[in-house]
Amino acid sequence: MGSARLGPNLTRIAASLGISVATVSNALSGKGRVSVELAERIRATAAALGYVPSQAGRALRTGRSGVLGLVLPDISNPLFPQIAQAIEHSAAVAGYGVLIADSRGDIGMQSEAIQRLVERGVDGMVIVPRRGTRIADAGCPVAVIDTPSTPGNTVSADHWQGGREIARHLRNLGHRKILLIGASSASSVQNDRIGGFKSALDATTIKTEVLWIEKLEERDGPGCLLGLADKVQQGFTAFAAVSDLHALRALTELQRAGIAVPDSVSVTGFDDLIWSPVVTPALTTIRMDITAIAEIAITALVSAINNGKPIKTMRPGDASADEPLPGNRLVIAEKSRVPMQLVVRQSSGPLRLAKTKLSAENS
Amino acid sequence: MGSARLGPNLTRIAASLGISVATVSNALSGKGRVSVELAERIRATAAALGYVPSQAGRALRTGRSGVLGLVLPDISNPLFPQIAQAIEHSAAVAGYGVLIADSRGDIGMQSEAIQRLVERGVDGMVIVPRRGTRIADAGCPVAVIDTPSTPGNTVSADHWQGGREIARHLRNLGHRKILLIGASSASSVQNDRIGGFKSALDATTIKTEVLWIEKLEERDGPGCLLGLADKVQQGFTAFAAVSDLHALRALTELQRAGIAVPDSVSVTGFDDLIWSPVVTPALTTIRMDITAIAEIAITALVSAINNGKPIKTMRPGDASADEPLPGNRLVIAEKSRVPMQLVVRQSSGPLRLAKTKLSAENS
DNA sequence: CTGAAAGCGCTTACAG
DNA sequence: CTGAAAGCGCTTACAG
Repeated sequence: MGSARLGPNLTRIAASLGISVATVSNALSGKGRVSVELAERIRATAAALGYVPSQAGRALRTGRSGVLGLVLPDISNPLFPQIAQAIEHSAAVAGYGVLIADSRGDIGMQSEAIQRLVERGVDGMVIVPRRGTRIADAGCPVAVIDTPSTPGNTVSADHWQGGREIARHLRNLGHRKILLIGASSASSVQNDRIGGFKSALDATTIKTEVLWIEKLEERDGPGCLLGLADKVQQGFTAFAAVSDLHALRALTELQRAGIAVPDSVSVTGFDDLIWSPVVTPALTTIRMDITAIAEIAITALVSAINNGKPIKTMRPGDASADEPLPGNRLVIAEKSRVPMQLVVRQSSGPLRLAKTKLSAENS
Repeated sequence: MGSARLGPNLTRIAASLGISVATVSNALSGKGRVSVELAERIRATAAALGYVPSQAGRALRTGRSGVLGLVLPDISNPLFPQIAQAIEHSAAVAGYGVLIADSRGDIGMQSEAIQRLVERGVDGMVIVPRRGTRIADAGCPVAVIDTPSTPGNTVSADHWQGGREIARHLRNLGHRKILLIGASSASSVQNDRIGGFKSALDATTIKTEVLWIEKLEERDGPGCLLGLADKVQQGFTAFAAVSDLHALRALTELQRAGIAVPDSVSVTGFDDLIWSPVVTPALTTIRMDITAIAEIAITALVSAINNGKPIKTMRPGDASADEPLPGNRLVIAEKSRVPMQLVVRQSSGPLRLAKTKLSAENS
């Protein structure tokens, strides 16, 4: 590959040693059908010549591109880059390249993005679906990273458990009236987090309420205030957002209103986004183990690729090896829930009853 | 490609119509050497059969993979995803796939990342270098996105001009003592922004000072306070960070100290990161035209790929067409500076002399 | 306007 | 242990 090949190919190496390409190929791929000394000489020559194997040749012959696709609903959203990074790393370790396909926030474009990947011949793909995506027609092994409540097998953080962790944390700090802040009531991730949160609390002793930002913004426009000062007046002492993004919004709105965090009220987030440790006060949040998630997704994908009738064979009469693969396969073996981890920082603190009014002490 | 090919190939289409593969190929690639009616029938058959061309076959024959590489120092840093998204989009429009290579913040890994891309046979690559990266050895066309002060031709936002815009904005609001906040004094992007900022101001009437977070953190640990309340006491009325990330850190630290923004002091950032419009007060910032930057990079890359001895030819005796390409080429024709745009929001406001002391009014 | 043939670089099953 | 040969799917230059 590479526009007009520069380096040598197997034939050149073979010629320069006066041997056959088959032997060179065998030596370089370490199949062990070559004497140790010759293999050594071959490797040395290849290195000296700066040999880089042609992926195109290999792909055409083996029917495998060595490339995985990563389908993301919107890379520019703060959580996805971390996923992309972890996937790229796991894939590289497993010897795969990663082709990205971003649907830029547009749900309809996800199918197109998947199609582009298929046309590029990916061996499999990791999909982070947006609600409403049909993943039916990929025609290759697919690993889905989503929430456990998505139908079918997925790997994901255990958002429900994460919600429980935060809820317990706030309960143990003494909070009894907690506002949950979500962006979109159609998001299953957010609903899982909220569901877990509520499930950890005894509704008779602790009151919770959910504020959906989308509804507010429909009325008041994007970037509008969330009316948290009013909520403080109503006695809410903790604000648990389903994302650090919204936690940050809550934090600054409260601060701007002169309400001290965590002295008067507590704020918590989700995801441990990049700025969360450095804002003041630093955000208490829940971190997902993205490395583990990526590992599970890639491992499942790779083993599906390898099991699905491996390399083509090319002898007449052994067509059995070329049976068509089952088109689309969700390859995560079981619904995998990777635990989330509570990260306690300064934005959450013990309830102080005397201070639930507007106040503006300096720390 | 795709582990074990499922769909039909040109041969199958040709057979089903009783014609030759050459004709099918010509019809499908629209080279126009086929009668209109036959071409139509061929396209219909291809569609009916669900034909997807094999990238591997095409790549092997043409010497072109149709894939570009994107080398990023750290995808999980908030600005890079936007770049990745824009590059992916421009590349897709131009008919290219994008393989990502992330060096996860480790400068040394960048060369490895580039090497991985070369091994995958990319036709060219876009590199966003980290200071200290040598881009010498890619062996294929390379477009560099960086700052104009980088040696060699690059495409980038005009960080210097962006700095000037912010400086003028603050000057026009009446600020006369401004603290610039940077992370790393080795970053040429940050230095360009700061240089531009200072260049727009008359140093005799407006005092500026640069605070480098890295130095503070060396002493006080990561996430430490920036001591901005002290700076306010010293008479600084505006805090201009070289990134929204640091602006956010400044904003929350000031708010936490009971200093109202923008009533008492102004805060500005850079980059218009995703949360900047929704914090309270929303951040005044500078936005780069990432779409334009990506467009320039991809256009340059694609034309370099096409000019660098296009498709291989295969007749004996015309070896001239296979002249090796000049190994590594920086393909941006001239140092391109894409203007940045000021986005005025609520975090900056007119200087109010009476209020530069600690205060905590509610809005 | 259409077709036959070559060959990109590789890997594999088989023969020696 | 080593080699000769086939063939993955495509595109191109040439012949008809």
